[in-house]
Amino acid sequence: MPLSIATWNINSVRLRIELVAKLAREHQPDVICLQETKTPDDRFPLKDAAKFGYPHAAIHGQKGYHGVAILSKRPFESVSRQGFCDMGDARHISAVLGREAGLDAPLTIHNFYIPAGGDIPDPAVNEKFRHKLAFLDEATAWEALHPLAPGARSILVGDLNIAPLETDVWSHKQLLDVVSHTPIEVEKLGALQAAGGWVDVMRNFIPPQDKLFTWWSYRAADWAASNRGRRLDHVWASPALAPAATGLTVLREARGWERPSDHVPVIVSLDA
DNA sequence: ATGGTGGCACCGCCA
Repeated sequence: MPLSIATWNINSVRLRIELVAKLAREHQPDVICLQETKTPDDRFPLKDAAKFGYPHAAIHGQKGYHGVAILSKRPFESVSRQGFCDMGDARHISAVLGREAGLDAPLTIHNFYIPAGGDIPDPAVNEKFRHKLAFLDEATAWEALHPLAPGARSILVGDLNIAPLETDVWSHKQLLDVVSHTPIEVEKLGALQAAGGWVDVMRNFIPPQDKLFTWWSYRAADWAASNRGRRLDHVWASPALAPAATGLTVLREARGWERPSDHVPVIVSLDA
C-alpha cells in the first residue's frame, strides 16, 4: 500500500493554511506533519484541512509559539503527546496508522519540533541553547527507555533544528560555531538517532556528498541566489521501515511561494 | 563587517 508522508515547518498554520492546501492539491501526501503551528488547539483551522482532504487531525498546540500537528487522509488508531524538559512546550505528537488506515501492520509517526537554541552556542550563558541540549538528552533517554521492538514500523520526522553533515549547510567552516551546526549539537543528535536505531532516509536518497537544504533564512536579500541553506528538517525511519521508502522529494520551490515559510516540505513515499 | 526578515503577542520575544 503506497503511503506518503510530508513534514513541513509552516511558521504559523493560520497564516499559511492556503499553502498547506497548495501542498495537498499538488502532491496529495496521505499525511502532513506540521511544526511551528503557533496556535492553540481551539484556533487550529481544522475545517479548512478537512475541506482540502484531511479530515483526521492530531494537534498539539500552544499560544504564539511552537506547536505540532499531524493531518491525515486516513484515520488514526491512536494519538499521543510527549512533553520534554517540563516546560509545557508543544513540541511532539505521535499517531499510529493501522488497519482502518489500510495498513496490514501498524505504523507509528513521531512529529518533533526540537528547540532552535537561540544565538550563542554556549549553554553556560544561553538558556535557550541549554534547553536545546537538555531536550536532546531527554529525548535520547526516552528512546532508550522505550526501545523500538524488532520489526517495529516507525517514522520520526520534523524540524530537528540541527544540520548534522558538512553538506547539510552551505559552509561547514563558517557554521561550525553557529547554532544548528555546532559539534555538540551534532553529537547529541547522533546520540538520539543511535538510541532509536533510526535510519536517515533523506540521505539514502540524496548522497551525503551532495549539498541538501530544507531551510533558507528570511534575512537573505535573495535566498535562491545566495543559497545559504541548511538541512534542519529530517525523516528518520526504523530499520524495519527504512527499506519500504520508495522516494523522497524536497520541495525547494515552496520557498518561492507567496509569503513562504522559511522551511520547505519534505515528502517521503513508502510502500507500507 | 554588520545586519539583514518574519510571526505573534500585545509594543518584546522567538525564530
